[in-house]
Amino acid sequence: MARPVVHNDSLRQDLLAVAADLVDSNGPARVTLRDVAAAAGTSTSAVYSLFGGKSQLLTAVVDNGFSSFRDSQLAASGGLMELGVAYRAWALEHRALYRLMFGGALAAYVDCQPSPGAAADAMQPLKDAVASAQSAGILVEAPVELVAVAIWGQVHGLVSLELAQMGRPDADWAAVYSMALDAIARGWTAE
Amino acid sequence: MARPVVHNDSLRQDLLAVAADLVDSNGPARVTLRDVAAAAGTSTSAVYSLFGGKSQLLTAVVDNGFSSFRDSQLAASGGLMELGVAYRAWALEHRALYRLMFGGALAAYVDCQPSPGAAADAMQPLKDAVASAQSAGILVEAPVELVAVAIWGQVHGLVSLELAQMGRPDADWAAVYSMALDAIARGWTAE
DNA sequence: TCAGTTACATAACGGTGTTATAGAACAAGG
DNA sequence: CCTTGTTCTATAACACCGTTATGTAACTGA
Repeated sequence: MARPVVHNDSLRQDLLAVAADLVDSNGPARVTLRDVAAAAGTSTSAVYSLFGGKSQLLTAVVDNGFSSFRDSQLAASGGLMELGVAYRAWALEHRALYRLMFGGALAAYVDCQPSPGAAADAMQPLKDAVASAQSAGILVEAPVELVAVAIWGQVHGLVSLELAQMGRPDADWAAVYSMALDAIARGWTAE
Repeated sequence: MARPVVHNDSLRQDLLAVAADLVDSNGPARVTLRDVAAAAGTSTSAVYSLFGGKSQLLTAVVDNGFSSFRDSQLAASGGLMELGVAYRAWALEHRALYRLMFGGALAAYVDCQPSPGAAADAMQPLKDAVASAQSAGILVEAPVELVAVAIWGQVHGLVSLELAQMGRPDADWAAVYSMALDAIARGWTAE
């Protein structure tokens, strides 16, 4: 054969971790392949042989982010309120990554979009909670998919506004979020 | 004196229009100063003498977008439902611009942020409608600012998910949006 | 007519993602 | 043990970006 392979799966994981780290600390715009490669102790070629290019690397980072987010939602499974609280907590811990995942920022950067299944999988705990609340007669009767995506959208929007620093600088987002969660629950309650 | 000025306010408006057009058709990532300048029949120097750089140009585009959005909201003033319908309609007509304005995409691109007042001004019709509904005893009693930003967030999230193409490809977003508007109204109704 | 002065298009610069290439690192055969 | 062959990867080259510096075009006043 020939010289041993260094661009292996271990390096792939390293690159993913380094890239996610840089995205979260500097924002996606400040992430360069040369920086990622240097931080992982390799050259930019590794990104091309392991991912195909920058956009694929970022896509993989986003998919990883959805996986981490799903884990967080799974850990909070139970009531709708717990899911909502965990949702904002995860987003605040991974601000730049959240924007990259949900804000459509990735699509605005490069021609690519994350695996469609990743987002759907991450929302499974929410769908389960909706179905459970419906069968308990607590939630309005409507297609689970529809109710879940609507609730998701409402929660996402609040978090998104907070991360985008819309509204007044002195806004008490925790209070807004808390009241809004109550309002969302009331809005979808079975009469 | 010296040679006549060509980098004037008329050219400034042309550059703004061209840039907004390119953002809306190609997305912000594909907008280059060379393209903008060429489409406006000038050179990249114009962007620097009139705006200061690319980030300032994009900021101005965003500010203009907020202005157009505010006009749309003003035209729909009256009920909360009308505002909500107009909100989504404007966003669907200016997809890339909406993402640039609300998605935090701009902050992810360049070091700048739109004038804080622009977003606040655009939300004035919503605040007025909230205050009006409260004094009519229809809406729950709570600080106007808080209720308005919460409703804004909920609506924004739904539109944002739709623009980011989250959820199933065959999702009926119009139906989701319609049901969600009802749920939002119910959630904030005075008991 | 011709300096003098102002304004802008053009060219140059550093840095980006991407691609091409030259050489390094090993296995097998003499 | 050296040579050859093959495979892999770090490096250098390329095109393009935002930005800055510069040379020249355009007009005024004497």
